[in-house]
Amino acid sequence: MLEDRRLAVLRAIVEDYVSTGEPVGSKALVERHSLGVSSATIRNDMAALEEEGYIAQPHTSAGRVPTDVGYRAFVDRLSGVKPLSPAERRAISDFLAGAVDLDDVMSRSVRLLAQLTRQVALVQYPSLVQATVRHIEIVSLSETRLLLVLIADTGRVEQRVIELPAPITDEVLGQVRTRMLSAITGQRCSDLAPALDRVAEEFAGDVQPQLVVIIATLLEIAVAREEQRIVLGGTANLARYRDSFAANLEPVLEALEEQVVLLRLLGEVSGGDGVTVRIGHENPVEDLYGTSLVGSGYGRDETIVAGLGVVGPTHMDYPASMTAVRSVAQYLSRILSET
Amino acid sequence: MLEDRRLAVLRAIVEDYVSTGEPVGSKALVERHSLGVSSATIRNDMAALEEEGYIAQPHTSAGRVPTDVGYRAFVDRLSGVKPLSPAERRAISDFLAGAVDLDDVMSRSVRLLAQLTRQVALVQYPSLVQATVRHIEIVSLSETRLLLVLIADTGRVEQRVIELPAPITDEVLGQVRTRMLSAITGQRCSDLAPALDRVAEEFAGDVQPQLVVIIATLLEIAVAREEQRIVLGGTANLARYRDSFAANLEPVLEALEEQVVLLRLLGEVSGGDGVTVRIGHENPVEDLYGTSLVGSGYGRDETIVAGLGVVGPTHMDYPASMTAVRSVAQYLSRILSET
DNA sequence: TATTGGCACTCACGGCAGTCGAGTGCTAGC
DNA sequence: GCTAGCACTCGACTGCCGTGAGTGCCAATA
Repeated sequence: MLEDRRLAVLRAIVEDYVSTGEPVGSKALVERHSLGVSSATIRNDMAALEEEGYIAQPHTSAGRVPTDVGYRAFVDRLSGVKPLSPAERRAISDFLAGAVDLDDVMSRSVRLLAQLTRQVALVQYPSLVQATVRHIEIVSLSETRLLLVLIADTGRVEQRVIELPAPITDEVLGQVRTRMLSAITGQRCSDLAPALDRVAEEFAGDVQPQLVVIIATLLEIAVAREEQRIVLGGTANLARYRDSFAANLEPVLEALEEQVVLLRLLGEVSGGDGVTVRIGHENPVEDLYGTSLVGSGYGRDETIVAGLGVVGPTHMDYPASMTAVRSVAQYLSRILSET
Repeated sequence: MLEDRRLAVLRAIVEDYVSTGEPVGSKALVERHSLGVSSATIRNDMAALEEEGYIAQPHTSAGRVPTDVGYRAFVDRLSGVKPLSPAERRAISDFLAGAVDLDDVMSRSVRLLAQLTRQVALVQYPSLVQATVRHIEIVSLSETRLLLVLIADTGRVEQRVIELPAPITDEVLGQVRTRMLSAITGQRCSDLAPALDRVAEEFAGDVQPQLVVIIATLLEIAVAREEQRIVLGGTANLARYRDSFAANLEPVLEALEEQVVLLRLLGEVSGGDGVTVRIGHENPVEDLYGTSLVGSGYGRDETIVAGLGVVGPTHMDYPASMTAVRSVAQYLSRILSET
């Protein structure tokens, strides 16, 4: 019973602080919420909550502010699922339905997510690791220049122009292409090396140097460059919370410009089941200790292939962000599975 | 003679204000610069400069700050060419030399520019309009799904997966591919329609619906999507000038997220000869009235194909920014022309 | 005529004291 | 276990004043 009320108080504090941005006091709390007890009682509860580390005071005579631990408890035990309004639901499907190709899907998703949550949105391109090869194409551009194209069943297309150490005839190239095509179509992108090496063995020694380059490049675009691209959107939303970040908007923006950092962030949240939240210091990156990340994996046919999420101040509206992230991830998964 | 000194005073004011960020007074001016006259004389000159609109006072008892007009005069008549240091020169060529493909060149350029100028950098992908077709590839993915790839001589590769209204045999497709290839290789991307239509006429009526889709898509990726991509980098640098933008970092960031806006900006500066500067209210976009744009076109074999530039506060170091922009544009042009 | 030294004036800024009020902890009583 | 009441704390705001950087103007000067 008592425990129940304390949690209710914590929830009320989080909600009020998120909406007003100012430390919340005991009196304001009983006025805005029907807790059924007086402010003095609330004060006792607040003292207990502070003792346990859920909330803190910026200074002695101020109201309380949730700590990272407090937000964590809120997210884990208190925040109900906030269903999408029909309008939002419509907006999502309409917005994503019009996409013409994968690039378009990605950029639309990131804009959508940024708009729904009013936060910074991240969307990672579908990884090739879990994907299979649908097609490869080898195009001769000149005697020693080739274009290699690899198409995955996720709809992702990777290409690279390479320079050969020596010329190769169109005839041989055609054979190479045909053999490789039948050898790796349908194979996992992460596991092409053996099949390609077997193909190479079938050819004469004088084209081996060229084949080495071709195979190395194919493996590179299939594996090494996997999931490296992340689209970012809604950076302007960070500026709205300027005062939340004290004087330090800069390191946050800097961190968000580092691909490596973004990959780490999304890697952490895309593994888990459903929506994952990293609050404040739970983040793997020091520059983002003042922010929270709400993320989710998304996939195709039950297999998670990449991640997406939003980054915002720790006092964000978690239920809303989580719902938006979950929904966009679901729609994105559906679109990927359909194509 | 008098005119000369007044201009020298203006230059000194701009330089001091840029480096300190604070309104500059007559006394500080004679101390920091050897102008050979007393502060009283400077005051007279400043009054005249203010009368003519080059400088302004934030409030009565403060120093002077350059106006947009003042910066304009500074840029047009006063700023000498600031040569690159050998170290910077090395940094540029080293940095850009390692690029493996066009995407890589673009992202390296934008990072380089942001780092050199400590501003927000923009780099536009080379336009296909001026470019010629080096190769096209048509790949059958399933009975009614095709992948179209178009490679321009700028190194840019565009691709699109399309759905056909009816199946088409691999044999016919091979013929279509061969004919189209010979018809448009070497042609201007902006001018493919007649040649493609002629190819279509050679084929039987029952594949016309499929050809219509193929041709429409080819034209779309060759022309309609031309120069739409712009890479942005160094946004964090804006946060360093937080106080310059009063409370309004947000609209600036928002404007910089709009592709349309960026295209307009770069369109304006890439046409001119050499480096172009847009100061404050000279900008075509209201949200950017507090910023300046230093931009330049870059090209390949004397033809300008796209633009690049930096955006920063009006009190930026124009000579440095102009030099950096010019140099990166030159290196980029050289790289494009070499490949 | 252009320059200069001098002087009175303006006004943002920082420090200081005083007031206000939101918020707290504690205690006695229901 | 809850509540009412009270004393206390301390940030935010206000008004006041001295300081100093900066200005405009004027008379004197080369």
